[in-house]
Amino acid sequence: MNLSSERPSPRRRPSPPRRRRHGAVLEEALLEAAWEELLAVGYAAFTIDAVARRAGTSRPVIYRRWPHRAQLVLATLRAHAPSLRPDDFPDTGALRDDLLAGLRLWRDRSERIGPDVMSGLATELDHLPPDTLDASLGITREIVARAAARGEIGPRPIAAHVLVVPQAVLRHELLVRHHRPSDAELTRLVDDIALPLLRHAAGG
Amino acid sequence: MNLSSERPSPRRRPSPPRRRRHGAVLEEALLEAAWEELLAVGYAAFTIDAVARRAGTSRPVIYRRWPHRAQLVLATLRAHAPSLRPDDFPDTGALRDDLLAGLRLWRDRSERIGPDVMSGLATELDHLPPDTLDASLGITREIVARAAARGEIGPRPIAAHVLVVPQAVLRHELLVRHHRPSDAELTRLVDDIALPLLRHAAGG
DNA sequence: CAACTTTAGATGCATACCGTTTCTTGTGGC
DNA sequence: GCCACAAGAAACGGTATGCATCTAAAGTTG
Repeated sequence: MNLSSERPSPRRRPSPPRRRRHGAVLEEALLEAAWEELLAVGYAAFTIDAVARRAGTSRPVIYRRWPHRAQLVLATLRAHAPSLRPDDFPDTGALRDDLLAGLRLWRDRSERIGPDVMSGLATELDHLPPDTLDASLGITREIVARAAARGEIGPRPIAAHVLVVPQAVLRHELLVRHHRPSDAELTRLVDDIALPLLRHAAGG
Repeated sequence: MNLSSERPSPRRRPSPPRRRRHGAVLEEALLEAAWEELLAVGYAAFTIDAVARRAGTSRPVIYRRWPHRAQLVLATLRAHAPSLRPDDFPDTGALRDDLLAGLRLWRDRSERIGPDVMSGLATELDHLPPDTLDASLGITREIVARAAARGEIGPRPIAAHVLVVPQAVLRHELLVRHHRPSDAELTRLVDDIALPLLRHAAGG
């Protein structure tokens, strides 16, 4: 189109030439900006534009790396909120305390990330990548295995759909009800729901 | 601004003068259009623009009534997806069947509305209005009361946070996991989770 | 039924974000 | 020091938002 005339050359340079970042350095800066933006405005108001501005760059730089808003957010979470690992959960020596500690840890982590982020992701992605949700399953399994080894509960293996109940209820509370359970509520969750269920499923 | 000249008067009339709707008639037409749009494109792609077009009117007419997209959607849901009422749940004569029927009904209703609508609303509103969620509590309570009257379970009153577990798990499955439980899965939910919990809480 | 009030519906405007393309030029690799 | 790559700037065409302005049609009142 604009083949010939009409554009002398200016392509003006607005301000200081800004040292140009590259590779890992740039990527880190982008994720850092995205993280700050996420914390600042939440998921609903999170825009690629704003991240680019905050990082002092332009949209194409972001689009070259992540195709969607959701992907960028996911990458940001992975960089700044690594999944809880089994050894984050100390063995307290009692099933009840293990469960309680686990749920508390889990709640607090969710708080940092913000329910609306998880909720927004869940809305926009067809499936949340398994590691975002299912790490917790392994942890409950571990906690239960310890209890079984101690003889606190029966030895029967427990089906996944049962193991997952405590987290499902907690997550429901956080993501759907938008409510942060107090310690007292978590205790009731353990005493009235988790323990009866696990005991019943594990036998004896 | 354009005080004097510059606009003879045309303000063209594009097509047939269209009988002009008012008040309740118009409002109903708007909600109807919104409902169709919601079913057609889902929450994420739901726009005020499209609703106005579908209703054969213009955006201001909608904005005069509802300030936000979320509010319009809420009004639409209230108009077109009334909460399930206790008498939608037949008394099958057995707790297990009552629960199963209830969950199935509930799942199917959620399917009509679409997980993405609930999920989107949950993301955009600070709190879902309680009546969107909590009607179901009364229903479980009713089902349990019937069972207690039949002597199927003990007479101890059951705390709300326990009563709510089956729906919480189902809703978690639908809204967070984006998974529609099969009948078989619902059966496991009843047998492995709901019944043990309710029996334990109700005593005997 | 005429005057008046309300408001539906059309239109325009400023703003924002999207996703992409084009272009220049700084930078790191060789 | 040269070259390929990509950062960063800019613009484009699109869609949506929320608001303001104007008209004329409907409903209301005397």
